[in-house]
Amino acid sequence: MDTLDVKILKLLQQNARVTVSEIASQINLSVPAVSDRLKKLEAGGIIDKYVAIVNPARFQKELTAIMFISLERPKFTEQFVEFVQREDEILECHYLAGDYDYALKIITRSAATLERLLNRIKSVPGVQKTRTIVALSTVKNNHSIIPEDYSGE
Amino acid sequence: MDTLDVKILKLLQQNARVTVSEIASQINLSVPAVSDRLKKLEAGGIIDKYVAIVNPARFQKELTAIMFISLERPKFTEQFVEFVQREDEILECHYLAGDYDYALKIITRSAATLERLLNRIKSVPGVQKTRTIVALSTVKNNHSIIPEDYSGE
DNA sequence: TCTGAAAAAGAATTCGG
DNA sequence: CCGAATTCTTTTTCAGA
Repeated sequence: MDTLDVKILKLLQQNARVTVSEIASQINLSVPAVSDRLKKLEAGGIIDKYVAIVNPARFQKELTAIMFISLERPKFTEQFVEFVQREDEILECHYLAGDYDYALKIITRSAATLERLLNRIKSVPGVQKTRTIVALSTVKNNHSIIPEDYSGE
Repeated sequence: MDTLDVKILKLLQQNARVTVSEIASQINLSVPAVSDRLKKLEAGGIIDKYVAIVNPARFQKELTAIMFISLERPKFTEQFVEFVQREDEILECHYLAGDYDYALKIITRSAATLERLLNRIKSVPGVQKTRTIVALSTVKNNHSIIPEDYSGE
């Protein structure tokens, strides 16, 4: 992992479909060298995956919300996690240290669909308390960490 | 926008670097047809971008946190937004309806680096109150909405 | 480990139907 | 939208630095 690898990662974060030869010319490296490095970045799990980001507005998904959940007991965890995985409107779920047990990031169509999701959530066994915070707009939305500029290793 | 477009989107969400011919064979459509559809999805802004997701753990970014911020007055907004854009450890920023004004999603190295970021945040003019919630683990992490299976338009 | 070139394979574009 | 031909791109290989 060096400066050149970081440059490759940054180019792929800007556009995951750039060709190897385009990367090569951008960073002044030969095509085989870039190809080798890219394979190592993929095989080594440095690059987790390549994702197409779909514009939520084009699917009338206009409402973003953060929802906090507290679960009654640890034994309900497995069932809750399965529920979360099933629900496409729940994009993220983080297990928390603190007052609530989970934080969900939700993108849905409207107040009405949020209400329906909330009702599904409340009917999952063990869900005790919820708190929903609605976002009015999104100021920044990076999907991946940005590797800091490298010098070591 | 129809069922086939949704299938194309889903394949690109699984792997944004799949080739058009691979998509074509997966959905039983000719290569030129897929190529045309893909161009329309891109040009129409349905696909926002293609992103390589970098594994945070491989860069020792082990700590995820949600931070709520309240700003003193609207006039500090612009400066705050610029700050947020500059800080690579702040991945998301949403403007809120409610108690706090903004929610940030933060991925950083450790408690020490979170502390330093918190201090930078607190020294942004207008930042009045913050509340930080640390995540212990991530249960689900989708980066894009999943289009519902289509029938109309 | 990289380069450069050449060969081979594969993918995308074009276009007639 | 299909299918075939053309063109472009990518990958692989390897000798040499």
